[in-house]
Amino acid sequence: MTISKNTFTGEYSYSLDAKGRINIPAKFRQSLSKNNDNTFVVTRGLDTCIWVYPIIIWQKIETELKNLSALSAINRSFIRNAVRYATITPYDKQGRILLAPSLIQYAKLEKEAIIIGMVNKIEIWNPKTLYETDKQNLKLDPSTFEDLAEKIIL
Amino acid sequence: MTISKNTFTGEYSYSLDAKGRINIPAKFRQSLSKNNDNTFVVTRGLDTCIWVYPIIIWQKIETELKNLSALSAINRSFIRNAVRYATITPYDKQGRILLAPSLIQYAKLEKEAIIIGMVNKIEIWNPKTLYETDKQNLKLDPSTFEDLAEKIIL
DNA sequence: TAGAATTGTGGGTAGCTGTGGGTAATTTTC
DNA sequence: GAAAATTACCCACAGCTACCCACAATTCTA
Repeated sequence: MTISKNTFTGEYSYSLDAKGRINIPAKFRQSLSKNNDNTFVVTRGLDTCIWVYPIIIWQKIETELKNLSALSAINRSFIRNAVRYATITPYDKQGRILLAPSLIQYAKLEKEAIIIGMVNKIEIWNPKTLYETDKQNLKLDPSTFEDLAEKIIL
Repeated sequence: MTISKNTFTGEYSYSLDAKGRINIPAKFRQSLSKNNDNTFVVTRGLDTCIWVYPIIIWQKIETELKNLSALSAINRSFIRNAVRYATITPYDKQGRILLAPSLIQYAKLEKEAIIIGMVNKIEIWNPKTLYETDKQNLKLDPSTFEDLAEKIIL
């Protein structure tokens, strides 16, 4: 295996079942390094979608959060909002993770869901919402894209 | 086992019973390392909520406090609030801890309570108070928030 | 190309979880 | 020292979750 671990690319269509479970594409699971213990961390995305991290990546976030002093009100609020919606979720024998009802509601998920590899994390979208968001983003200032493009060599 | 112990994430809705007992989510109890002896330390939070620490973590905080300068007003206030009201509380067979009436009063707790994992500690809130605090925090300096987000969230 | 293995999806069930209440032991009060 | 109040511990139970199995469709392999 030459492709680097804990890295996800590609777009897939999967279905959310009646119990709120959704399958993580086999390719993504195989990309996980072993110290992830078959476990993801699921949380709210900044867009109207769900973010899924390998737990190893998430633990880096956790340690940084632990180092923030609780004496500052801003820090407390930041930690609260970063962690509040995060759930540690191992996947079952069939490769599915369980999504909490509040997350499903937040991302407006219905039966059909699009799963997208976003390099170091995974996004789960309602197809309609994804389509709408794409349309919106086309209207954003294109120069921002260019700035990013200069920073990150594709 | 790669999943870190004594670390809490997620938000849960639980109820405070007539005797002042409240359940600690099973996931949180399972996250406790064994040397915690099924025991938490419960105290006043710096916000209008109750803080719950694994006893192991609390002991570290205590030693750090001893090294803090007693000169700073905020340190004095923290010591006064957090340490003075700290109670060692084992949970019962059903996983509940008993909250002292003064703590319940301080956090303005009623029957319904929100429990939030804050990485190295747990917060217990009255839903209304939490909502109000969230609203207040939006008014805090947003640039600090963004700085933190860029540093920590991937 | 045919068989074998893997993948995605659905559903059943044993055991656990959250919640309420009861009773014996302990402490407090007069 | 006895009665009252409080506390600690135990039991019960409905609802839910984690885990298991099944199976069709797809992909892999020889």
